Amino acid sequence: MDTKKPKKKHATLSDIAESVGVTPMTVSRVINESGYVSDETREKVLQAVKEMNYRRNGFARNLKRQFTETVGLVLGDISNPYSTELARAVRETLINKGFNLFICISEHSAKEDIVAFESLANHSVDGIIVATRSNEGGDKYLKGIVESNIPVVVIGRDFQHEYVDFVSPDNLKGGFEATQHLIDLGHKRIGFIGASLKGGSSLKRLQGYLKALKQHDIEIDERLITGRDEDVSEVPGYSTEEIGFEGMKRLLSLLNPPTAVFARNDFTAIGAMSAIKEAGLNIPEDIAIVGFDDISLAMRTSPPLTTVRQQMRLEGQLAAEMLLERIEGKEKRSRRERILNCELIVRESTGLRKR
Amino acid sequence: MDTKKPKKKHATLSDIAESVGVTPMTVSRVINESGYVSDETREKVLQAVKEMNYRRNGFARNLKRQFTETVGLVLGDISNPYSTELARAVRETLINKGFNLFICISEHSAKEDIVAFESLANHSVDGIIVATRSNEGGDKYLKGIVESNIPVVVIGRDFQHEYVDFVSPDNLKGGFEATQHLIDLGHKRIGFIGASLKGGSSLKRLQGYLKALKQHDIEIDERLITGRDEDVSEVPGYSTEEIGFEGMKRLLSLLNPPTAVFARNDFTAIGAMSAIKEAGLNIPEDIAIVGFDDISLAMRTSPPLTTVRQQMRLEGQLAAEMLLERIEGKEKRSRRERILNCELIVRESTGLRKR
DNA sequence: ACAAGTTAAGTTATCGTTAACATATTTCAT
DNA sequence: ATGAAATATGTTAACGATAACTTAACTTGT
Repeated sequence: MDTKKPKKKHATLSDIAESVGVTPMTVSRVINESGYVSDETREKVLQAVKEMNYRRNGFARNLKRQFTETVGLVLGDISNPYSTELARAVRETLINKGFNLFICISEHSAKEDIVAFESLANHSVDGIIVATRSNEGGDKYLKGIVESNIPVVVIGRDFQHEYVDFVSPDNLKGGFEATQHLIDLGHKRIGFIGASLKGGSSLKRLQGYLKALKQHDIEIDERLITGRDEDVSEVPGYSTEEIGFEGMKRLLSLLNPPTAVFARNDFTAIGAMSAIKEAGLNIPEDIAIVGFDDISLAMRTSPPLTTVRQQMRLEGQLAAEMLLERIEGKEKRSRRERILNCELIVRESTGLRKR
Repeated sequence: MDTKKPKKKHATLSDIAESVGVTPMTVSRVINESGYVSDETREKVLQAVKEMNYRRNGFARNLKRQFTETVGLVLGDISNPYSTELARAVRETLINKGFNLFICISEHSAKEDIVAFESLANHSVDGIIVATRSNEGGDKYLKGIVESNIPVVVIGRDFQHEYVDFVSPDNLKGGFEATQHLIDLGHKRIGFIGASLKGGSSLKRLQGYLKALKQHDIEIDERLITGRDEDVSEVPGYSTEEIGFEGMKRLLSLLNPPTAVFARNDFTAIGAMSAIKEAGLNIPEDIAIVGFDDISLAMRTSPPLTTVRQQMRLEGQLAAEMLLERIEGKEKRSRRERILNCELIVRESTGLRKR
């Protein structure tokens, strides 16, 4: 004669209601602190809720309410401070408005992008912020999401759609200014480390680099541009420091190595610095170096790293705000774009070099 | 006479069904590729699905199915490679089993811990992995979650519960071995940077440090132990490099500064190295230093950092596996614990020092 | 030519919660 | 004391999808 506890995992409103001797609706009122309930009843219900470890079923609730106050953020990876700061800013902004954030990681894979989108859509998030690298499969799926009326904002990546807002650092200008700075210091042979052909932020930075060289009539030497077609940084376990380290080694092995390098981001720069030191050369005397991002570590490298600071926090904040506006707005607004300025932070890794 | 499109945001199964002239059930069969559907009908349905941008409602679906194939991971923060690697490993393991991962960040706040738990529970995740620092409010709430039958696994933090599995690196032993290594090199005055009184991994590392000193009859000098009661690292924007930098400066200002330091983690160590160099001292000649974690950067610092490697990937993998077993298992298993070994990685930051 | 299997749908009930409305009781101001 | 307002609860009908069952037409082997 065992008790009749079948396989039911969680207690439901009805279970509570039954045990107390009221309607599920009354229990619901107690739980949600809405409507009128007598103190006595409330007391009994709360008691039962505690005893039976009741937890309301979000699905049923949200199915009825038609919104979740939750937003999804899809990141390519979280192993760099850029993503981290972004996520933090997004989260803070959302929390202030009573929204929650779920983060999904796609590891820069188109397939996983789709899985993430799908999963978020399945959980009926109220909106999605996408900060992964653009790719065909993912974008196609994303388009479907947008068209099924889920608000979407993209950060630092291509995605043209009438109803999708866009925030991005000015990677092109940042790359331009970093290179310009090196040119101003008198450098003529300037390397680029970490080029990627895929349409990410690093491509824009490379374009900025090329633009600066052209503008100063410096001939572009392809041997000075390192990167990988199959970007190995996307394979977990292969860090961007590695890219910087190996890229720099390759540049150093040239007959006529560069006197300065611009790295796609700070970690890459740190890897490159490591290679320079290993070769017994000095920074910035033998080789000057500029990074990108201004991660908190940048001021603690030796020598401290000249880099391009981007406004990661502002970026995240704006994206979150735009998304919330879309979520709350009844009317479809047309696309808005925000390109945020970057700022060159000059430290000792580029030193002062006389012409 | 406008068309009858009220405020409905998404098309539903019934909408599709109606437009095609079949039952919702038939549409469901097409969508889920289950049961028999004629090619002709399937064709028409798929057509309508595309035209109307249908997206199935996850709530309704999961409400019926009673599971979501989604797991939540709650992290204190994501701004360190430890969390990052952990998340990555957890995710990989889950993905292989067809599960999805939602990550929530609590910024080391008890309140936000609760928000994260609540939010995950509301979305009816099938299980939760918790890797935040232990705290009273959060733990109480977590207990409720466990008792409402949601499987939970904790990583590297206290939480005693009959049905909650536990995975952790052996922080105590790691701290012990790091300190022991410095003692073996002949150091007598060894500092500790980044102590925290709250029950986190750093506390265990500190205990390991103290144990090693005691075992070698080295007197414990409290002035050599730096940290903060109010751990400012928990305030966003205040990085652990900062803690290392400031902690080291404080140690250097002592009348009799240490000849070696053990930092709570690698970033703290990097901050400390920066302070040492700024003071014009050499590593390891003047001050030797050991970190903890073996982040990928550790081998690229100058000099390369001696550190304690922990098996972050294995940790994440085990946690995910344990959770999946609980999710899939019908029977309640009793608590399992796995303490993972750490490995001392000796690099140049501790050098070779003669007695 | 007919039982048994296959294919292609439809019907019903339900997951757990809550909005909207309905009912009943109490309070209280005039 | 009497109607209006406040309080306390119940009833009904969804939200959208699907498991389980039923119906009916169409194959097919012997």
